[in-house]
Amino acid sequence: MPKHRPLTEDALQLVAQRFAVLAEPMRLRLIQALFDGERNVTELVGATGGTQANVSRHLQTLIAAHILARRKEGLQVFYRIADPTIPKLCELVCGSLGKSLNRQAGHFEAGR
Amino acid sequence: MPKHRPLTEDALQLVAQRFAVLAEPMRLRLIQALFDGERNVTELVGATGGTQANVSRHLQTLIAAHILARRKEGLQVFYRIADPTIPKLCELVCGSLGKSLNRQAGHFEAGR
DNA sequence: AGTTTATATGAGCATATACGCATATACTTG
DNA sequence: CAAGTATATGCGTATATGCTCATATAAACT
Repeated sequence: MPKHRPLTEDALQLVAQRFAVLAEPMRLRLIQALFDGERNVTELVGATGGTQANVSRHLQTLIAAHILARRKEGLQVFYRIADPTIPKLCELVCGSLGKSLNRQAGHFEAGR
Repeated sequence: MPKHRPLTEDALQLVAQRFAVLAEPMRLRLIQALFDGERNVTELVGATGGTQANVSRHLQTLIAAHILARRKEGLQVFYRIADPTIPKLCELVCGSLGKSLNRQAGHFEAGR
């Protein structure tokens, strides 16, 4: 079962780096758009509403982090989620955020 | 709570913000130092090797994110982990990182 | 009262990075 | 070969944020 051994300095850097990759809304949009399966860049540009250049940049970042994988097919490049822990990560954060939001909402609701 | 529905723009911002809080090595060190239980600021300064000012700043960030909670006792302030999903988050990321980097180094098995 | 101890914060600096623009590269087709 | 399409990238700028120094605040004690 889970043992919480202390991380070395290098490991801490890597963990922080990984969280940093997930700390951008555009990259989360891309990940979300890939939950249903692989898509090419043009589709992702349409799905996220970003510019082609910006989407491509963020995709490279996600590739470098080994979160996504790519498959080239002619002119198009299809991206897909490569790290199976990503959906679980998002679930965990969303759940925890929901609780936090409920707490905060309580401050703004009159009788609650 | 919602399962896998697409997140709104506001929700994406919040999720990204939460990941951003976890994307700093010093904050991860603080969280790690609190896995065993609550500690005051001076202890955390010693455990992390940071300056008092910097440690205090990061603690405020973690409090604002509802990741930590604080308890005042005389002159001292004791911090503890308030969000139970934090350990699971770290486990997930460490596991995923460990798999992809296993042969490179023993970074993730400091005790072995 | 003042002093000491523990913690928080304002100001300034330095670095990191996301975005837009333009261009480059890679592949297909005529 | 040239032209068109899909994707990647170099560069400049603007914003964000972490760090240090110094000071502020708070509580206990004399």
